[in-house]
Amino acid sequence: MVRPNAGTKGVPRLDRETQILDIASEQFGTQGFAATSVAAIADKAGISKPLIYNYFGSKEGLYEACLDRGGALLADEIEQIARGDAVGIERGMATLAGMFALLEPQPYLWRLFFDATAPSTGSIADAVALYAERIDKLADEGVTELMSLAGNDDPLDISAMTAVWLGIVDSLMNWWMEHPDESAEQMMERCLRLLTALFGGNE
Amino acid sequence: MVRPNAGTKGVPRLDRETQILDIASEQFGTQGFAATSVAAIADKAGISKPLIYNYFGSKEGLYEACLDRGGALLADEIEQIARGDAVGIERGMATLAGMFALLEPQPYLWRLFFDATAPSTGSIADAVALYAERIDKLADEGVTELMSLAGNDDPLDISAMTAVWLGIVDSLMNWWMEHPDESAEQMMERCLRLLTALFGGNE
DNA sequence: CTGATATGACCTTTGAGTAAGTTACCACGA
DNA sequence: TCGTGGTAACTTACTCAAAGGTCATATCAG
Repeated sequence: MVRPNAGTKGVPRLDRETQILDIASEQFGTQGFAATSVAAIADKAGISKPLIYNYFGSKEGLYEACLDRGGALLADEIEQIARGDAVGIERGMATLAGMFALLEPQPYLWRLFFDATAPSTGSIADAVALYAERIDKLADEGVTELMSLAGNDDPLDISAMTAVWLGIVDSLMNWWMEHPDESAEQMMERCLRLLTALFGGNE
Repeated sequence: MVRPNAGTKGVPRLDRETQILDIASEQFGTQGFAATSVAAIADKAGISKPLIYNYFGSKEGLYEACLDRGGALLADEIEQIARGDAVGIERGMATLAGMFALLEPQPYLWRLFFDATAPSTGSIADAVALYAERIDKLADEGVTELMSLAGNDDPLDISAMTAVWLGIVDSLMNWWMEHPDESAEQMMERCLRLLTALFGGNE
């Protein structure tokens, strides 16, 4: 029986995996885990579903691979910034600048780690927790510094402030996704203006 | 043939609808639209799936009913606060206070209008848009005021700042959901402390 | 010819939605 | 007071479609 589409297309496994991860990350990041189907990813990649299963084992395996690639990127970047000497709001701004630069082509990567529709148990949850905690820990560290400058060391206050900070980053990434023409630099300048407006117009 | 569980249980339709809406709102609000199954709602309510379909027509109809009930509540509250004379950060805080008071028993209601897994077309999208735009418009109005105090009237800046503001509210609601013992008043005091820390510790 | 790349056609599970029937309540006439 | 019929409340047992996952097989490069 003739199958006109079967047989290798000459794409090495690593290249194909990279391509699949690119597409999957975008889909997962923009639509969420639950709303993304493996068949849709296969379609976009111009390949068939079984190839994805062959390479990644399962939908969860694929998501995990996306997490590993994106999480290392994100966490490494933030950790490097944390090693700098900026403190308080300064450090927040430096972090933002780094994130914008890093995520310029793909702001949706950020969403991978804050997707409510991803499984909350099993190995995905572990992987998410791993990176989310790394990010969270650094955020917490920065916030703790900021708060201690203001003489506040209440753990719940710090926890809430950290949540707010991550929420701010999250909303900026979402806004960016809706305004894809903005460059990382423009985003950063915008953030500085917003900060000025906040501190200048009041108090 | 005997069906031990069939037949009315003597619960009037309105009562049952209210009960279903309570449970559905909580499920949709905490798990998201896609991850919530009608069967699970029926289970929690101690009734069968068809009764829900009988009353609400479809999963989307049920979600829409949740939106209508919750959206009216939220938008009315924010609109009322907007009629007050607070301006800038003050207005933001007044809004927060109102939201905390209103959502004390059910912070997850807020999530209904910002659920990425809800259908983005059809009547649900319309209903979401209706309320989300009402909320958004008021947020935009407040932010525009705040920004103009600082001499900034760039539309994109205002748009981004509005997104950030809504993101802050969002993250506070999420944090609240993870700390259900906090009262509305405690939440508000906490927010004031965070604000103080932000303005006191820097600049 | 062997192994890597690749696929069509299937199986299976899950969850939305429905058809058809069962039971309890209640108004009303005798 | 006692049927009795109509309606509202409610369920079991299904259908159907979508999506995760698998199997056997086909093609091509070296």
